[in-house]
Amino acid sequence: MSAHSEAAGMARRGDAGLRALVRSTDGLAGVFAALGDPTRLKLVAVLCAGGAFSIAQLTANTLMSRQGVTKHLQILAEAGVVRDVRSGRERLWQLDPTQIEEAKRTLEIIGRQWEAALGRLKMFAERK
Amino acid sequence: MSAHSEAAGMARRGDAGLRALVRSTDGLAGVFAALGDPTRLKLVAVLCAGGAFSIAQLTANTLMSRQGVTKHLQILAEAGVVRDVRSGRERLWQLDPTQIEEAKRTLEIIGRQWEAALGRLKMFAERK
DNA sequence: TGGATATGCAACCAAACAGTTGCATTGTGG
DNA sequence: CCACAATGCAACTGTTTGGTTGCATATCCA
Repeated sequence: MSAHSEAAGMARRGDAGLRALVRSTDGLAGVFAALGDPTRLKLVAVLCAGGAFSIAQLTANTLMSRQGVTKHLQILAEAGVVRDVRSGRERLWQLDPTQIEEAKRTLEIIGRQWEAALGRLKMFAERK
Repeated sequence: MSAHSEAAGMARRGDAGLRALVRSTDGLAGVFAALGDPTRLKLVAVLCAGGAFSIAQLTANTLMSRQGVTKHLQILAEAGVVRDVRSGRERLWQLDPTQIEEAKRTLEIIGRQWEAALGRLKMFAERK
């Protein structure tokens, strides 16, 4: 019980970043879930080089069917990680880095929060 | 086809970070997948405050059964995001930030890669 | 010791997912 | 206009996932 109330205290006095994190978990989880697949992560790795590629081009690098790649691209698009631009009969895909940037910021907040906790622990140990 | 070979060129002259990214996608995808669920992301948000909490304590904040939370913790543990320490009849969970740090570095690489591409594009436009 | 507390294990379920195949549709170029 | 190339749409399948319930086990404490 003491550990629990200590935890509640930590959460209560947590900075605004952490509270914002907790509030926006659902949207962020979508981004992480979109990145949480080897095929999709490789697609992102290709697209982050700056190009805009058609489905056929992106399929050529994989062992998967064209429709398989299409589905993965749709998942990435729903998470906002990727955008498509139609050009004639082709559909070109390119990265949209804003959501990835947001995800990165989240991981930074987590890391900072952790380091702050380490700092408090050290301070407590030295004060003892 | 010209776009394709241009893409291949970009990938070929991509820096070591990107190539390392592509090579380690499978391990990283596990971390992202572990973070890609609202419940798990909230668990991480709680644990990054530095505490070590029992399953019962972590369950108290959710609307889910204890076993549900247990499963999520196991998934996080398999991804290396979280560690457990046994203490008597309790099992305390705490964050292990190394994998999260790794994931953050990956997102940084993607972002830098994208900015480099923007830079090349701008340079090309001005040279024209 | 015995009861309450904290957890572990296993079976089970519905829904989502990853991937496929087959066929329809729509631009492009000669 | 016609053949081809790029994509869209839909149905189908095995597997994973998110979640539950029920019961077994272990530990603490009075």
